[in-house]
Amino acid sequence: MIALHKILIVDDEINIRKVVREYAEFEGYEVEEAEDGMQAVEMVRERDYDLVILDIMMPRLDGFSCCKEIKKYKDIPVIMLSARGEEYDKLFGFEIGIDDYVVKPFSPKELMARVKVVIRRKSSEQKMEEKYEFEGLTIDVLGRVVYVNGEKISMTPKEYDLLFYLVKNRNLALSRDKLLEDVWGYDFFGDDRTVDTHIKMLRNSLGEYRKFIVTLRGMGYKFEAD
Amino acid sequence: MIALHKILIVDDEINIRKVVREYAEFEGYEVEEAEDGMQAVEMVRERDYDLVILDIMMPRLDGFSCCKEIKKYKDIPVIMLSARGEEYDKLFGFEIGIDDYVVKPFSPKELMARVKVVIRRKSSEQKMEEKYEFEGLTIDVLGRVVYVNGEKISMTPKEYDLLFYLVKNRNLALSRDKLLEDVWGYDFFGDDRTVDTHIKMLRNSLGEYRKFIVTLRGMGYKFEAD
DNA sequence: TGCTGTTTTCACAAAATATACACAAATATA
DNA sequence: TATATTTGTGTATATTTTGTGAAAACAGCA
Repeated sequence: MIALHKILIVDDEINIRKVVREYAEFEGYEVEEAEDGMQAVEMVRERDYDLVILDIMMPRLDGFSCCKEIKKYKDIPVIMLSARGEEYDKLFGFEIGIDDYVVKPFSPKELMARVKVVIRRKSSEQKMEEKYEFEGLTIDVLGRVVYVNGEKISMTPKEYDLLFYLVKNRNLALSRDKLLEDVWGYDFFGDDRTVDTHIKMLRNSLGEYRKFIVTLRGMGYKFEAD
Repeated sequence: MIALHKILIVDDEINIRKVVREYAEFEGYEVEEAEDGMQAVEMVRERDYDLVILDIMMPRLDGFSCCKEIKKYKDIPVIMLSARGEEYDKLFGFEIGIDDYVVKPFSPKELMARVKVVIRRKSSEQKMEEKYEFEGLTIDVLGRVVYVNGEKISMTPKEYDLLFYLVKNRNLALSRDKLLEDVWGYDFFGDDRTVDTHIKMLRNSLGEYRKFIVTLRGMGYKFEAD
């Protein structure tokens, strides 16, 4: 049972992508490519990656903005590639959550070493302290408990699974089909509206924090919070 | 009983030290500073710290050497700070016992998150508790005995193992599979529900303190106590 | 070997949860 | 405004999961 890690390499230079892909595949990673930030954002929306390698200087959407965009709704580690000479002033205002940096020209070996470390760190970190907080709503993933204003509330398994999924994909529009597929499983052949019923129950459980669950008419639902 | 953790921040740049101190103190840590590796080594010799944050590039004694020196006689976790361009394959290729590293420029928030994780990891590693107490329930690990309101109760070996495991992992959601794997062993190929039966027996043994064992529907069980 | 305490399986009752459905409410469309 | 579409919600029913007692399998041991 080997969990193959998926990496997305984003760079407008095809040669860089090629080299990274080569080495990463050699190391046993699954690799996909994007040519610019926009494309990367779209790809990340649709599929789960374990790591994104982002060039800073790119057409359409630069690396920083892309990173910020990605981090809005997915918690994926990001390694930045910067050309030597490119300067980043904000030493401490740097709140966009980059996990590591590599300066071009880089040795692929070094990049791979960092990839390995970052992925490992992320996965161990997630286990250590997976906790989500939105105002007075806390979700303790390890304990599988949800608190509303500090008070533990009870939830059915489906409610919890649904909430967790919504939160993991917060600020993303999620269709009923997508929810059914990912929360219920691909082998669920029931009614679309089952989702609605569970959303209803979840909202009741969340009390005042039902506000985070937004209905997207004609589409589905969304957990909306920063 | 709050054990204040002591942190030593070692960096030649005063601004870095200042920022780290600020955030760390805000988080409730006690902070001391050193300007270079030599000074750090001396301070660590004289006083016990719970964590050392080490810059790599420093005058007199660099971060690597300093870390090696520290680890010679104290088992203190170390987080490394490295500047963007610095090569640090060595850091991971060679085993000098670094617990984590953060790349400059870093967000103080991120650094604090790592500090927290590393300290907790270390302390949970070291502390092999020999006695657990939850209200009137006492588990004497060395004697392998359990007391309910001061009275020794008898338990089968499996019951004890299960209880011990639950307690060690208290407040964590534990699936039946996980329990089977860790308490019964990876080579157990029996029924899932065996767990349920043992939980039942354990609950009976614990009497009023069965309340600590919580059923997580659709998931498993959890020992819930602070 | 036969005894004894332990572990595991199993079956069924009890409880909790998931689903479908009907109708109300809200929103969009003509 | 009337009508169609979509979502919210209460309720009844179906399904799943867990608790539990008892029997069977197993293990250690005199």
